[in-house]
Amino acid sequence: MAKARAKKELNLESEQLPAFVLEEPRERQHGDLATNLAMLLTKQAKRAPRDIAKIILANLDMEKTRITSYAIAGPGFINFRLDSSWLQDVVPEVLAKGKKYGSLNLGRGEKVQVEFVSANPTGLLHMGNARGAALGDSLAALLAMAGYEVEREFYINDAGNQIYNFALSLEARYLQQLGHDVPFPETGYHGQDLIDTVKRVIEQEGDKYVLMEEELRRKLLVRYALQEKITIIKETLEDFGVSYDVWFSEQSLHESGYIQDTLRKLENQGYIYGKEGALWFKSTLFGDEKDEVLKRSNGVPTYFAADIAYHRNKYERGFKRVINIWGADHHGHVARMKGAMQALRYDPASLQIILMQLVRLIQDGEIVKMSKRSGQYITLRELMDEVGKDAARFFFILRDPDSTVEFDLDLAKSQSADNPVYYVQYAHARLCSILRQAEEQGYDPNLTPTKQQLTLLSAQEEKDLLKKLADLPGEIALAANLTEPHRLARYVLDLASLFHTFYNSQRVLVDDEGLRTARLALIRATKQVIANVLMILGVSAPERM
RNA sequence: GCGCCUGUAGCUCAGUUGGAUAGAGCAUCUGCCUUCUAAGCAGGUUGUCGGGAGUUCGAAUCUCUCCAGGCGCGCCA
Repeated sequence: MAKARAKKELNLESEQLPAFVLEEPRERQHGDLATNLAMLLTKQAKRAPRDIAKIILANLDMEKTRITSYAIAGPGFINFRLDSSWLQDVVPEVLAKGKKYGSLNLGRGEKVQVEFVSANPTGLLHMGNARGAALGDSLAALLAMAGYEVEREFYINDAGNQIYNFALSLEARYLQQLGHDVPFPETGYHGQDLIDTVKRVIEQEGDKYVLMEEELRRKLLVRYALQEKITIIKETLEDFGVSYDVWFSEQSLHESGYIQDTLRKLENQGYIYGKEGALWFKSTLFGDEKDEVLKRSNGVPTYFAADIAYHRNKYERGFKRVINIWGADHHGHVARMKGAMQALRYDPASLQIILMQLVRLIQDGEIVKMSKRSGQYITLRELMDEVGKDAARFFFILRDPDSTVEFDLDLAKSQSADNPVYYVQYAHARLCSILRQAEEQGYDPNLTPTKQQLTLLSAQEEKDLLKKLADLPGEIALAANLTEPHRLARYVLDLASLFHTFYNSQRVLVDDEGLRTARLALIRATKQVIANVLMILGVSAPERM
């Protein structure tokens, strides 16, 4: 009715209203809800947006709504203020749901796999891996919170050329340690760690590999070294707060014939051809710049072939959605990987690859080239020792994966006290402290406030805080849909800020019983929400600082 | 050369998919601890949103172009 009248007055012919939005304005002072409808109608109505807004408002029936006031503002926004009593309902809701507050059924239990880090097992984890670990783990936790059934997986690249080089390096070190004058391979791994490893081999097995046939000798040395390396990687990640559901071996794909089988499948579909003695995948059909070798002329499958088989295997394990976190240096691999999935009749859109820009290391004002072979890099372990797990994780999570991170360890050390993670943790500790204080003063902090008492939470600082608490489910939904966990880091910083503001302007432990009970409940709810978000981010929520 | 990413305050970075006066932290200046944790709060200062053009009522956001930086373009992984 109102719509029709307004339409007439504006001389609109079209039945269809433009796609306007009704949303919370960025600036709180503008009101609780705002719409851009009037500005969108300028073209159709051929009138100034503010005039249109007037007509819309004159025809709007606001009886029986929660709109308490409205205004036309700026270029033609219509702002509404709502009766805010509903905000207070968030407190009992948070307290009732506890750890589950913020969890959604967005994913409807769909199986999702997040594969991340998957670092070469020939060395230690470095800064780039740290970024991947922080991002992947919190993304997985975020998706789980949003209602997906999430599995974390680490793909172990324990096959291929690099392992061959690794084997040659180990072999040379082993023989050298036993006094044999053998040259070290040119493309070998120079780190001291390999020498230490072969020393342990010698301690346990002596020199019995010397006379062994070289292929077997290399195989045994590699097996020993890999097992050692992977154990270290696992422990390091555990200490970083990351634990995987599955550790998947590339070598197993070679041994089981799964790669061969996958190649045959591609061949049957007509996506493979032979050239110069090698087998090629027609990746140009899928937008790639050039075709890719799957099997070398020496008969050995490439890393790409193994990776196709690996991803096929993911789908065969029942994942509806597969997310990979790769370093930006693997960018060229994306199109052909998706193409290969399409060739195997999987929906390429269900394979999501998050490219993470590299972490550049700065030392003494200069960029340090990181390389495993040269043995020059800062490890995840060192990072944790220097700045701690929480600060390290928050540092990475706070940043968009698309931005290159410059990391200056000296700066990180000196500034670790300034890491915003402490701002959030401090808020949590402060909240805990208030609850402790309440008990010490003989109050029960766990009293359930009545609806009447909750209406006492009416100060501006309280409303802002309540609003933020109520935002969590929406934030989770948005962050999960966009697969952007860094949004939650921003959210929890905002929340901590609102709490600190509240804390400095309002007292919790007041004499008035009703107000005190309501505020204590607000404190508990705030504490819960901060803890829930920090849980997703893999950051601890300390009770004291 | 081609492809992808980035360029926002002195520094490190956000910016909810095109909205209102572009925001945080660090740095800096001024206030606030006899009351729940000052690792905090309140306020001040700081901007050609890399440059230019276009689309739009409206652009940091979309399009084009130029500039600068990063990464990739192997029968490596």
